[in-house]
Amino acid sequence: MGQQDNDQNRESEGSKEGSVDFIRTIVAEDVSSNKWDGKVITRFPPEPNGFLHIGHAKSICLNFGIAAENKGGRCHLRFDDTNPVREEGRYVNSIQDDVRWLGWDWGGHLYYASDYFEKMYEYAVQLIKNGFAYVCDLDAGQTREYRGTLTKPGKDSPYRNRSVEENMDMFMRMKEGEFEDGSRVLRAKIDMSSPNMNLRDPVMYRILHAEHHRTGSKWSIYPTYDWAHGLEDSIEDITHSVCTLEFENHRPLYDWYLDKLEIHHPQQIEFARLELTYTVMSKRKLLQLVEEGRVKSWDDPRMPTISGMRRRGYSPEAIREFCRRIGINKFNSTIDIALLEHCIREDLNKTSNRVMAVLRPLKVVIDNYPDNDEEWMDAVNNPEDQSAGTRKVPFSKVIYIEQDDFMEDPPKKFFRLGPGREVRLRYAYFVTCTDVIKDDDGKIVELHCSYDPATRGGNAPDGRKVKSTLHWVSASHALRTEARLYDHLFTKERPDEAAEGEDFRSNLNQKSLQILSDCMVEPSLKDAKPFDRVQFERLGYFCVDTDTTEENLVINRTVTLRDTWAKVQKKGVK
RNA sequence: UGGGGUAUAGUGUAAUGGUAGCACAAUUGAUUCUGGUUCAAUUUGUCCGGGUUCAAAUCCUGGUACCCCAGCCA
Repeated sequence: MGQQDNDQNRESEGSKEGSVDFIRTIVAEDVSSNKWDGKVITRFPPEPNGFLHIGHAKSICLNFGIAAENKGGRCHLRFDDTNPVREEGRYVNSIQDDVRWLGWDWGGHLYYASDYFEKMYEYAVQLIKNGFAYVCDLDAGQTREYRGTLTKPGKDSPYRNRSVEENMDMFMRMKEGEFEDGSRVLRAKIDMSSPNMNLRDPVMYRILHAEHHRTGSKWSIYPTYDWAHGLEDSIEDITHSVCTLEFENHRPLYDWYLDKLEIHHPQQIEFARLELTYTVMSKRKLLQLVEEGRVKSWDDPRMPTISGMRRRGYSPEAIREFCRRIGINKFNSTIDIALLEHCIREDLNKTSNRVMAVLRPLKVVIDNYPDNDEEWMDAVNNPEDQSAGTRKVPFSKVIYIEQDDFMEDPPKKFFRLGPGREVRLRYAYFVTCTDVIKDDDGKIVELHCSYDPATRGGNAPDGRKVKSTLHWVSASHALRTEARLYDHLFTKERPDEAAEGEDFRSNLNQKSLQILSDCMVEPSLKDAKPFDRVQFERLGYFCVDTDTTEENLVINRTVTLRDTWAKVQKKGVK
């Protein structure tokens, strides 16, 4: 990839509806006033210490989106790798994969904070020489005590007034690795009584004899986020530094550093993080779920990670549309996960081919159908997309239908099959249930039906109607598959609202994964590959899982279809 | 309790002194070879109290509630 700007010509996703969010408004004003010579340079600066999640997608779509919407705009992907003890190279790869998969392109603008370590060191020396920074020998506990509290001012460190010469000497020796971890820090000399805690002589460098994923053991001091971040933006000539709300308090500190250094000063704009019902969104908590084995991996389809959602069957288009719809603001809000589900249904309804599959098979013998006949019925691949064409589906004497589609003693609102009832088998025939076979425990194990040969294809020449159409698969042609059905990861809308002495883990949904290993699917799925997406008619959208092997087709349920019958049933229970 | 932020239907989000709109959710009904899709309709809102104004979600004023900050995390 060359160093070209990533001017992506994407239709401006943020301005489809006339009104734009407050950040895009600021950017537009800056462009028209020529504040930054008309430049728009944003960045997405993840720390490579975990996988990206849907909350990051909000930030990615915002930053890359703004860049794409403005002529000559660009968005940098920058790894904020200032803490070697928490960061790993493998996360760097997954993050790049996820951003690309979401549909964004950073062109040649891939950067690492660690590339600027030398420059940052020079800046620190400059501050020391100008009397704005000092080496402090207090340990972590003492530093905390000296800092004061929210209501009480702090007091000056005894090392605050070291000479420039001594500070230079000590700082150089810190860099040379002469001192132990935690024994000294470099601090900015600002104001120990500031009402803004961030301004009470914040730490700029800590001693860390740790192996960094990119710089190895070259450094024994590492910059803190607060010191590094503004510099990174400045070095890259960022115009609009978009970040989350908690950094609002830090802005005066970034301003202070940049002013003292007299270098380029991006405009920081803060917005609220994404919160979603029935899930958690902190990397720390997600890591905990992975490490404690409560989910299988970072890309477990129940996780709100980009990789988990991809594996579950979400499309980048759906995620981008979701991010567009939720908007941008400055106050904390929690989005109903139903909106996410709406977005994926909306996309998949238009794009995925329909297939017939039976999750919980019930054997049906069509008594008056010839024993060894088979017919291949025409089926429409996608009623929302003519160009998707048609396929042939095999029909024969023994088929499977869904257990839920038969009731021996059906209530009034149940439209499906019951003793003596006639229904349509989709794309095939009308059938009438003539007999119910049970095992010794009274469980229904088999149905017998008769079919009407005149209804071939699914319509009755005499014009008679049926109340219901069922999906089915031919027993002798069906492929066996394993289906993994997912439900919300947590049972509570806000998992953090846990009982006294408990935490979010106590709200984990024990039934968030249900594995059905005896599912049947029509043969057209024979060559399905991981990440292929289909709709199982009347059931939901499904996606072929990466655990799929030659012998075993594994398929994830992305989301169910909207199901008004399920609602009716639920009401009946109440 | 010091400082910094923020409040619009159930949930999100518009409206920058001039009809409080849109989406999701919910509820009806129509259409349908998916109880899907589509279409039509309905319910629900400006945190509270004063003030300015012909007119306030918007301006002023006083409250209230919620979020963030006391890492050598980001």
